[in-house]
Amino acid sequence: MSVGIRHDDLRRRNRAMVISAVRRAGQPSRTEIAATTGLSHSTISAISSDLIQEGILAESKASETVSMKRGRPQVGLSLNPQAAAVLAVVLSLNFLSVAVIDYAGQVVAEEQRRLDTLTMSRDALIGECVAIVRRRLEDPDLDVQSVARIALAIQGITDSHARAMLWSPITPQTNIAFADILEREFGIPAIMENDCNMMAVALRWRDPHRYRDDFIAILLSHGIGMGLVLKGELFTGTHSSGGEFGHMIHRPGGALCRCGRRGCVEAYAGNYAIWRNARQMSENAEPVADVSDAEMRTLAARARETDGPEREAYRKAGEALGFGLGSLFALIDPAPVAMVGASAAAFDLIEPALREAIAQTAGGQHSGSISFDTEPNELPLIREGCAMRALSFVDQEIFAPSIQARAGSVGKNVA
Amino acid sequence: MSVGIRHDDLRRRNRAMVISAVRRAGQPSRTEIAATTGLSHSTISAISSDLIQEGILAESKASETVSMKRGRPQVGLSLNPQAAAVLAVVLSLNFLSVAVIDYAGQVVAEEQRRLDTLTMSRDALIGECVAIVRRRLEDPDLDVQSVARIALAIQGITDSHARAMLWSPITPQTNIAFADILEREFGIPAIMENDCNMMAVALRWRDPHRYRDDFIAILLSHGIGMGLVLKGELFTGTHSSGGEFGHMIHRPGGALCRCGRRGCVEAYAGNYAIWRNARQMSENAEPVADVSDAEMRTLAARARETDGPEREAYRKAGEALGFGLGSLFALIDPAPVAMVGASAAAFDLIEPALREAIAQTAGGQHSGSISFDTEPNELPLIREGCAMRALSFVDQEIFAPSIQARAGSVGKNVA
DNA sequence: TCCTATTTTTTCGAGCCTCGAAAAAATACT
DNA sequence: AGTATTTTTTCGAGGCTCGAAAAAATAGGA
Repeated sequence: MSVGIRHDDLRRRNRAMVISAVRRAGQPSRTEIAATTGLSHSTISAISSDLIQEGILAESKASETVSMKRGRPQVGLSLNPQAAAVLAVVLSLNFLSVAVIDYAGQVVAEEQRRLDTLTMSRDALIGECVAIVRRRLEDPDLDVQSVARIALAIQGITDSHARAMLWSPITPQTNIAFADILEREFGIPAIMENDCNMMAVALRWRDPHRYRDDFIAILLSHGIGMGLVLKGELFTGTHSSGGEFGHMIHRPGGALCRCGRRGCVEAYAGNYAIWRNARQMSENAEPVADVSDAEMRTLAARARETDGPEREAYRKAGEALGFGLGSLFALIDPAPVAMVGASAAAFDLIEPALREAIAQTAGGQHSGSISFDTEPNELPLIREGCAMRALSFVDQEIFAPSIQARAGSVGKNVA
Repeated sequence: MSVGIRHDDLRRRNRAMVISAVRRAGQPSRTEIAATTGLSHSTISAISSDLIQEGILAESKASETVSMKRGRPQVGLSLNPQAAAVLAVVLSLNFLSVAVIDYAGQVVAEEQRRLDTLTMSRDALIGECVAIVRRRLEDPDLDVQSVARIALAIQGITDSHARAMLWSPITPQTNIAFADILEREFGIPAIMENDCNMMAVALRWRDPHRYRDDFIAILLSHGIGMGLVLKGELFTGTHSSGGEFGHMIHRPGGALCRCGRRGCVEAYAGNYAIWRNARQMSENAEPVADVSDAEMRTLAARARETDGPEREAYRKAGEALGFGLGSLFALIDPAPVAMVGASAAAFDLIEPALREAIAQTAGGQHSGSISFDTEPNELPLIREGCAMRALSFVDQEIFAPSIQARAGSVGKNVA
């Protein structure tokens, strides 16, 4: 079960702590690190001196901000961009993108590609992913030695070990062990992550003030996804990648959902559901495979114009999301929410009914104080989350390795 | 934020680890502890020698089990019952109980008392609690010096710091800071816990095999409560004591709930709801204050006898619980469930509809494999949970104190 | 009964790690 | 140029865990 702390672990953990303090703060001085970690100046001095010698950190003179103070000026520590690199691969509907990110978190190269994911064969899909990664790795500008990790995000359900996609709405294929495939192909540790979880990770890095310990990222897209952070940690359910907010039951026996069941939140709030309601089709009508963003924008525009079926469709979406959030809040208490994805641009149409619904639930007691952010563009968020997740792995598993891990088994993912 | 590991913490943590290994295993030998903690024999030897000298642990010769082995026989280590004592106070509807528990977890004294909690004044309620604790502390058989912690459990909502009851169905009073009151009165650190959470804690100790890392304890009583353990830790929401499963929305705008809202799970599955449906009253009828266990037994008996409104009432309860669990499972993935409380004795009437409902949800995909345990008697569970929680505090905060804590502020609760 | 094999527990020195205090370094102010 | 101030490094002390070896305690066999 719980394991004691060995003496070697001590240095390891404190190294990891220093690295993560630098990653969070950007250019902290040794004194600042000592303050945030609670360790003594001597310890920080020793550890950072090691890390600099190993090329993981670098001193960056220009602290510039407070150089008006008396005394010896602080020396900023920063991540050495060349210490390592990671690849962030995002596979979404009809779209594949890869980015090379340096150790400091800057994108140094990227490539994007349109594919027809819904009709591609299994081998073609895998082949495209492998090929795009290979092209980046073969880039002569890139020091391949330094690529330490590949993180791949996909919409859908992943297994609990972050190895495989189990099911995804973007392809009829199931059970593709992308992480294992890439790892075997390139000999670089890889992980497979759920896109909404990566959105949540990214939000935490982007705005740690607002998205600190507990918050919710909801993807409003063809389907409804969620990334949930509780107590500062990504919550991924106990078996799968969890957090299937879109498939909480809104109305038992209600509208037909893409998953084949009835009454899920998604069956009212997913793009296909809004589209179906806007056209006044039956709730039992088979969900369509895809609705273009342009078409959704047209629906939203018409909903804003006249009080017709389009507006009612958005109202129903808001109601479903509101009751779903209300039930969620009953379990975890209210937390900040980020609405991400194309339909977040129509949040003005969704919000009134959402707030009205949430106010009728136990979790929504203080529904006025619950705040919603919107971010229509999910792709950069997902990529950013992938990158940070991969970099965290490098921070902890490679640059602050335990004794056993130093022997080095590829593919242990604990990040 | 995250704090580095100071050198002093090392011993502290490993001490705590040894104590907790002994509490879990009962009578482990030093060798067994070394194996489970991963620490070296020398370290375990040093730490346990300290703990024995301090009177926290004791050697208990009779290992008896494997004395047929060659070699030096193992010496079992056990908790010294006299090392400390804790008080577990359980306040429930019309009932107040207190138990004194020794450090090894055995009940050494107890007292129970009937009160009319629904009509008592605030002062009377507080007075009774203080008085019953005082009587136990004044027991001449008890070494008062050794009482290290009081844990008080109550049905209802507690604040996130485990200090106060915010709201409870057993009394019209609100916002009673029981923990602070007892702490001030007796100078002993106290905590205030939610009853369902304590049930979950107790289940984990009772059957660690079944209730390990993720499981759900549901209290089927006048209201519906839940204790949720995720990743081996009690999940208590972000603000309040969380986990208001009973107030997830089952049917938007549906039956009137005791909380004043509509369509909560409890409004279909709480005793008052079953009673209301069994009498074929309107779903809008005001919930009654209390239904006796005897009356519920009569309802259940009649439901088993004939297919009338009683059976239908239990069916509706099962349906509500099933859809609620389904939504919960969509978020956290399926986990073992324990049904606790008087109505768990009628689980045979609830289960069919529950399973049917859960099978219609995303979380219930493998609904056949979800297993339910029943435990009609919640009181012993709650008390046991209180005791273990208080003892864990003693283990960690008193017998493995950090340097700062050794200066000793009363009332920091981290257990 | 005594000796040997076996297993558990303790002892002891080595090696790290963190800490506090003091020294050194680097700047602003006068 | 000297002083005050702040940051960073240095250095010895004290603790902790570890591995190896010794000590302790038993069962089995001659």
